[in-house]
Amino acid sequence: MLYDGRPVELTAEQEEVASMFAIMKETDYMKKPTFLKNFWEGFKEVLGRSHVIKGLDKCDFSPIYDHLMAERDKKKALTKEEKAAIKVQKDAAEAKYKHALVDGRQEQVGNFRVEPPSLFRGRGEHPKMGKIKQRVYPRDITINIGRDAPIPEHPYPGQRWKEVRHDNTVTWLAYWRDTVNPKEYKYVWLGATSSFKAESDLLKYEKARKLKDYIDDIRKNYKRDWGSSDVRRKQMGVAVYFLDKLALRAGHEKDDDEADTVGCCTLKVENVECVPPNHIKFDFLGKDSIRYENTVDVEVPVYKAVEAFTKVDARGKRKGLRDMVFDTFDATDLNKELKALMDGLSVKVFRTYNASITLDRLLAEMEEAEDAYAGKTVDAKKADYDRANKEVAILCNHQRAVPKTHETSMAKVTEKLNAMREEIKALEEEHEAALRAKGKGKNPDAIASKLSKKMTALERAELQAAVKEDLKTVALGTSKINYMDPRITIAWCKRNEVPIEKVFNKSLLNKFHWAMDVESGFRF
DNA sequence: TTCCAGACTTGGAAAAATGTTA
DNA sequence: TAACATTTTTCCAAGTCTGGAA
Repeated sequence: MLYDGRPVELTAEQEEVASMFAIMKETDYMKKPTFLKNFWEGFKEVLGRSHVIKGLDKCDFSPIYDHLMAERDKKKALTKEEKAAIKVQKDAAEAKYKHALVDGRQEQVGNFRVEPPSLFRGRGEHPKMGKIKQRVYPRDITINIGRDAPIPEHPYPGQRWKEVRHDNTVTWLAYWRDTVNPKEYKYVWLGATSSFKAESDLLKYEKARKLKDYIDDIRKNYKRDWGSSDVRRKQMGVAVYFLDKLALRAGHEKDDDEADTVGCCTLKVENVECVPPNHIKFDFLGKDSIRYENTVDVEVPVYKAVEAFTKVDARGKRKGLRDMVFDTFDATDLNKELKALMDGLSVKVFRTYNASITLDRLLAEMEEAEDAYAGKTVDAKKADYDRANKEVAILCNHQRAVPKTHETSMAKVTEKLNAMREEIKALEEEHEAALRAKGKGKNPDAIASKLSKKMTALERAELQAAVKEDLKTVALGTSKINYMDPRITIAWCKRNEVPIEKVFNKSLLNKFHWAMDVESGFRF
């Protein structure tokens, strides 16, 4: 790399850290002062005290960047055969790490690779972004194996695993402490197809289904609490209403060394606005610093209550913008309270319940809206499914960044649509002409059939384009993977003769193997 | 009774794989 | 058959929640 225009020699260790930074050249992190500051602090330490490099502003990492790009291009330029050969080798080397023997069963391992050193990429305004995530060695890692299992080897002679445990009360295979957030642990788990994961998945959905039997009472309860003179009761009543209506996350307290995000219990005065006569406007950063923006109609008592909660606290002290709306309890308290309403109930169950029951309802409504629904084309039914999926994703606020190529690819699609419309116009004229010619020219019927084919194609393409535009900021995957009971989907497929592969990809088919034999009449 | 370590689920972005088109 | 678009997989960050120590 260059410093102040002159080449600088770096040790291998220094070069590794410089490369972590260089590779991020095109990312937005480069514009963030926190990122730059944290990186410089880490880099400075690696450079040592008397190093010629004295600051980031005179550093030029582009030689490293160019080199890394050249390597990437080289890899890309390999022939198909060379790439295939490399893949075979890689797969063979990894094969033995991909499975574990658990209680006599072969189970897939999820993440078998230790996270490599890198720069921490926190989301949103994370105070630790840019810090160096150190290399993790066997001496940092605790492994969990059967009492009689041989201790697995590792590639660092002279080192030992930090600890070898035989704990059959947990499902992790290994863990280490994160070097950026030393309070946190990184685990190696079994894959999504494993018995442990499948079992807890089923349990999760069964619990959410059970909420169905309790929800009427819970609603009665919280409505009563809106009128309570006990501020805590009243606040909890409103909070549970939000969970029920909006499927918000719990929102636990966060430290100053984390991004400032909130959930239901940590909503601040600045995050809610009461808009007369009965609207509440939510605007806050939730998990992953994804913005939640939603204006909802609420019952008048809720409106009045929230208005009061944003003004003064339980002791009558005036609140500021950064004070919490619910100042009388936190997420743990709320969960404790929920346990009293239903065994095993916690905040997140509302999200699962809400997502699943919404999917179930929407699909059923679509089926009921048309006679002979099952007779629709598979494509049309799949489009219906995706629409329902989209509503669930919006409910859960699963957003994604607009794909970088969206704008250009949309322009292309529009161009194509216009070309198709032109063609149709030309065909229509040709058809008219043929009709006028009365058998002397081309066969009008042939043109008509061509025309109708084109029209269908156009309709399809228009629908596709509309869907694409519609979904540019919505992520359907998360709800499919984590929130919608797969039995709803599978039963729907069975009822309507939609091949399940149309809706679930290979991974999801595997993940949800436990749900495959559900009967077609299943309702959530 | 509170605190927080520990374990597990959920989340979007990026990379890789696959499909489509020129 | 490369170039581009789309889908799938991987990565690892960021949540939730419980139980047991203090």
